Amino acid sequence: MELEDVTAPVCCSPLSGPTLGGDEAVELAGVFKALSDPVRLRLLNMIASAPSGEACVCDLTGPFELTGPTISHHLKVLRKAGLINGERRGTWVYYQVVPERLTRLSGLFTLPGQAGRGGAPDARRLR
Amino acid sequence: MELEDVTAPVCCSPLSGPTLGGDEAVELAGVFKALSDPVRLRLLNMIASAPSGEACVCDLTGPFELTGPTISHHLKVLRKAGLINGERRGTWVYYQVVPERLTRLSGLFTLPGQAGRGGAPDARRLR
DNA sequence: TTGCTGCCTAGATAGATGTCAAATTAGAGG
DNA sequence: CCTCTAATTTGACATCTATCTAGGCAGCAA
Repeated sequence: MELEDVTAPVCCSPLSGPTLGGDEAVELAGVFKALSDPVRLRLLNMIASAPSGEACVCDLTGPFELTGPTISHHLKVLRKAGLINGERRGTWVYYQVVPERLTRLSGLFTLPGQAGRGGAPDARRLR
Repeated sequence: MELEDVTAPVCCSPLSGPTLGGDEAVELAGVFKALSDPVRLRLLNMIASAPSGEACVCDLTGPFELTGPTISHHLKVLRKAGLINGERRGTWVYYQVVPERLTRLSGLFTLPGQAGRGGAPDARRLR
């Protein structure tokens, strides 16, 4: 279940900030690649919005018309990108999001002249 | 040079918010797919951080060991994702970022009960 | 007109990726 | 031990994508 995190030093300053180095760009691109699939986005959403803060794989498989191995594959990609963590408890495996990861991404898209620099934007909902 | 924006209604509420619909997920995934390449990330960074707010293709080609058509391809992908806009002025073509797009993405990664930087979020949910 | 330059398009190709079926591992309980 | 269920791994396959070369189009200047 343990899986090394390939993306450790990734990012921090916004895209509109100083020049992005080659290595940094490769790492960041890896994270976005993990997010570039509709199924993975919905999985992440389901995990992040679970009332208990975690979701069992058994609950994640149902909503999709995909086989178990495919869901497992997508979870592995998210795990490898450092976006979620998995934990086995008895027969079932539960996944949680890694909040620091999401927070960092948020700062990436901050533009100059925008309030909240260097941190997450406020919690205002646009919907 | 005009290119329809395939991703118009994309996103708004955070990933930790209400259930992500299938269509919404597909659109969002498209944007992240555009961001999932190191070259495109660096291109976006170069455009977003240009002092004048725009960058000429002629300036974007040099820093990479890639041919012109390849850079052109990547710019097209970013354009199709609605992240940048291109404009021809005389011989040269200039690209600018679409700020609304980046701002929206920022909100996506907001977590409930988050006030500031990087720390562990509390468990409170807003909504 | 002709030529030159900047940028894009078209077509081809090697490599990456999403999906499934089959096999494997881990735990719970006979 | 054996069996059942949950989840992952393996291997194969079709599709997608990043890159290149060759060619086309637009603008500028003789």
